[in-house]
Amino acid sequence: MGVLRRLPLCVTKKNMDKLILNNYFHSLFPIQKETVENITETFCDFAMEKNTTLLDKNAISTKTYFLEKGYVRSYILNEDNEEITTNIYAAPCFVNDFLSFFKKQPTKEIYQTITDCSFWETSLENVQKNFHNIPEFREFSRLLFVINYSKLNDRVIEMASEKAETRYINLLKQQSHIFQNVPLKIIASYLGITDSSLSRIRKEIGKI
Amino acid sequence: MGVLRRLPLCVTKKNMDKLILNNYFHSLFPIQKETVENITETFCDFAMEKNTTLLDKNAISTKTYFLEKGYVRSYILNEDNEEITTNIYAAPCFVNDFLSFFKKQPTKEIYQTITDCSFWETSLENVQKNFHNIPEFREFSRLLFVINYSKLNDRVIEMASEKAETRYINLLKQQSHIFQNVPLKIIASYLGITDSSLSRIRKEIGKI
DNA sequence: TCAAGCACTTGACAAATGACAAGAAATTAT
DNA sequence: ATAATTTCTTGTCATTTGTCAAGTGCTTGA
Repeated sequence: MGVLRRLPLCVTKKNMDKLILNNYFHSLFPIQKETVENITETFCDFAMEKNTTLLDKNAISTKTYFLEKGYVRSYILNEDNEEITTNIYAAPCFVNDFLSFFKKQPTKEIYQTITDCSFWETSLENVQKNFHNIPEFREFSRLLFVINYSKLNDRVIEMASEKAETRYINLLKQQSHIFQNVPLKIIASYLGITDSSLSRIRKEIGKI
Repeated sequence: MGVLRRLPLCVTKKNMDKLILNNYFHSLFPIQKETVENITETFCDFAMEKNTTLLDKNAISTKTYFLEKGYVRSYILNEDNEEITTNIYAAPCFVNDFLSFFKKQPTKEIYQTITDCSFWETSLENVQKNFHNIPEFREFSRLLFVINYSKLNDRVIEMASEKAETRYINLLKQQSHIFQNVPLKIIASYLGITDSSLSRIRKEIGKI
């Protein structure tokens, strides 16, 4: 808390470059500019090329990632060694394996970039410091959980109640940009079907 | 913060009766007895008969519920007016529509008791007070989110990668008590299949 | 105790989706 | 630019699951 505050060595972009990151906070929750800057002060940025592993299976996630630009997915390998995409992340959003990060457990999923990506990251130590010291950050964190839980819940409902064609149409309506940036085979497994089935569905409906 | 603290009128059980509720906190997280008692002091208890609606569709959830005894489910009505069970809750656990409770939005799902149930409830006001004043409660809350998110994520993975028969076998292995307490038609829609299909699967496998 | 309703099973057939293989189209590397 | 690789499409056929309808048996309430 002294007058001299050492900036983390990894800060390679100036504060102004945190525009997208900081705006993400403002977009979710009424929060003061200074509070956000305080929260994101210790975030470090890095970039990754497409098809690169951000977090491997069985690793313990030590970072929370903010995806500033690009597309990321998480996937598992089933017993036949086929990749099943469990989630697709489109910037701007946080990418976080909650169980691994907060409970220090090995991840079940592999997190990989789909396109070239830029990220900001922060450590559990920083998250904890902010969580316990900044009431607005606590609210923001919980809101992130609520939103993510709710999205996942919607997906479970869809998987249990809609057929593949409807799920495809919904995704197309809600996130058509994914179809311009993510290979269809990845989208297919995200929808819970094979790429052949997706191809047939697209043929019947008339594609994009 | 005065010396006189008014006990909530709805406290109908003595503190000792909060054993199951309080133990739930201890089972998830190392936390002091006094801290838990402080947190649950404002919880009120009530009971409901089987097949009773706890939280109706489009309502705004003003309470967080702790299910002390019994089984609860959440379900939606699809476009054909069929009930799709989205979640089955087995005591002891918290039952909470996160989106509705924390963002004050109308629920998409209906929450209904499957068996006779007993609950503890608390208000958003109390949750907020504890969340911002008791660090251990913040950690507990976040842990609840992490656990719930992770369970839901496992279910999405299962729905996308396993066929109905495997999903049935997994549920039987992990929560066989559900089959003794929840009608098969509810379990079927929870597994994302019809009751006819579940019946056939059970016939092939050899039932319980 | 009896009737009514509900849960569960089963059969016949239909629809949706998967498995596999081959080929076309697009992308990437050299 | 060309070759290699990957992605996407399509055909055939098998499997899974759904739909509908009928029938059995269990609960529940008057």
